[in-house]
Amino acid sequence: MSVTQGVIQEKVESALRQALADAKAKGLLKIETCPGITLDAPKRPEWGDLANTVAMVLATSEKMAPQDIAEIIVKNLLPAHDQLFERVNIVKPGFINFTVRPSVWLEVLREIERQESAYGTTDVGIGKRVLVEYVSANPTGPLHVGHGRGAAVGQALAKLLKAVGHDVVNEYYINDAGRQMKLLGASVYARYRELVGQPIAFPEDGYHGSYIRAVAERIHAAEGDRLATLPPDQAEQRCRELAYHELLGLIRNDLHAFGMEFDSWFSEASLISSGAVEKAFADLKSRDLLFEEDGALWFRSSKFGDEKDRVVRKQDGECTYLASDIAYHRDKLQRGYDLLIDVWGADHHGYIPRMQAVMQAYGHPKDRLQVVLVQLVKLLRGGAEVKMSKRTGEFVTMREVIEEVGADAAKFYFLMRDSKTQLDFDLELAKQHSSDNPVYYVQYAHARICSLWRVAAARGIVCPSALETDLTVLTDPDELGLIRKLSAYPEVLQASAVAFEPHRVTYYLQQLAALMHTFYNKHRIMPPAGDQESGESPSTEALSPKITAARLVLMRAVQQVLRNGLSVLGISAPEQM
RNA sequence: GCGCCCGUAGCUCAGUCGGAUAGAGCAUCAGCCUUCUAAGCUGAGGGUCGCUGGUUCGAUUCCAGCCGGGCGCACCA
Repeated sequence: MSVTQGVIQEKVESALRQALADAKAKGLLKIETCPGITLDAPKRPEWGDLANTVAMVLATSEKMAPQDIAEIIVKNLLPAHDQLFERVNIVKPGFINFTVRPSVWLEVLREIERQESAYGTTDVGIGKRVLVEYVSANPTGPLHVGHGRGAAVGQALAKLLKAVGHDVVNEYYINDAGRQMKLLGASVYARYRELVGQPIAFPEDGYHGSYIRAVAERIHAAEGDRLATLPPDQAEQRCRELAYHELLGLIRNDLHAFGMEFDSWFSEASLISSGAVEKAFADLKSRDLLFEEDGALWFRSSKFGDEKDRVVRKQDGECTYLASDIAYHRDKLQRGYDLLIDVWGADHHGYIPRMQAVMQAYGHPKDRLQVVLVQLVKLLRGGAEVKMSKRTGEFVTMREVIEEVGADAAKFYFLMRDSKTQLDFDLELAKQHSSDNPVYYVQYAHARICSLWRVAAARGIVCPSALETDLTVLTDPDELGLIRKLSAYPEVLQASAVAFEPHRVTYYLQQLAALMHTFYNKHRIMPPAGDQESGESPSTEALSPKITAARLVLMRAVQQVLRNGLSVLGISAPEQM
């Protein structure tokens, strides 16, 4: 199956399919199973624009030499040849290389102009509803850098899936129940007691971060010594509630500052109070997937490939975290989503089989749930590692990173690498305003084009519509290279979406920006000031009004694609830098 | 011990449903601003794609076994 989406690729692919069908009709080829047709840009530009390997793929089943098969295919391609291709040649092992007529490539520019912000999007996911759940940090402290990466990846994934036609909901799961919340209350209460001069033992496994003291101080400022007179249980619960609201508010603010907009905030506690957990249990029981043993309640997850069964209610009667997770994911299923995506820290990967078992337990295929893992971020400053320890609460927060390097730079860095590999994030580099910093490199390419419009406006030059512009003057390899890159964008977007790998878009944008900077540096677009008539550029290149018009159209297309790509990553495209 | 992920240039990493001479950025070295933003561009050097076998016309890509690194194997979350 091909994922080809670009205008040109589609034309070439259908021409190829037609040739294969014709060859089959004439009895020249058997073609029992229709081979997948992929068109890739060859490694070297002199080999043409698009390369194809069908001939080699067919070699075995046809019992023919790849080159002979290629010969047949090319012969049957002839009718389409004239309009589409400048050259079609067969090379060594059996590649068929297509060189598309430059005039055909130019259609991409018209396509981009026509589609604007929709260029690159597709509707292959039409009608499919997807829930993307990410961040979902415990409201027991501020978000740290790792959450930042999860946030960037989750958001980009959601936007990416939307771009290929899915109906997407962004959700944050709030772990506002259970042991962690108890510990939060106990920790804050202990700090509060210190403030009122009645210290008690700090809870074992409590939260040591300095923000706990800050929360206690604010509670003391608001409530005075009053809580000390309450029974410890009540006081602790009060501390828990106040701390929870404060910390969740903090998290919301941080996410807002990072440009995150969640459609839905789902409370774990609500699952318990609504009886959803009990209903989920009853449902499992009716399917004989829940049993009691050693005084505990177990989920028979081993039936679905998990390595062992899992406890959902402990001997002491407390439910485990898994219990709410089962109810939560059951709820997601009941809300009717076709695909559930969970973005998790990579250290939770061992949890995947049991959650996929939940899918199967409720009668869905296990891949209804896809887990995207996000590896650790190693924070550096000028090459030296910034040490963090979650245990002592000494970690760099997401907010600190955003404040230091900016939301755009932080997102770009988080999205530069495959999320499942560890990431080195150098704070000094991320805030540097130079070409060494990939974020500025890409944004600057966009800003530079915007600057062209300002200059053009000042000189009374108007960028015409692609439809009424003679684009055939765009014949320079740098121009055609840019156009080819632009035409690849839809494919990149789609491949990135189906693989759940936003970093492919980031990579693409860097390449596109590099081509743009090269072009900009080497060629003039408008005549130099004071020489409004056709003149000579420093590279002794003739610059007629026709060329200016065509290049302006090209630049506008590049700008559009840069903007579209940055937008899908949740990063701004500044007009000026 | 078992499971998952990773191992590609000095460094950080792309690429891989099997294809042509393995790519980019940083770093190093050598160059380029009276111009529409030098927040930029050009060029050079740099590789047994962890190792060993297997499948194949063809393997960095697939399979097996090793080696090295990370993570996970709770009636924690």
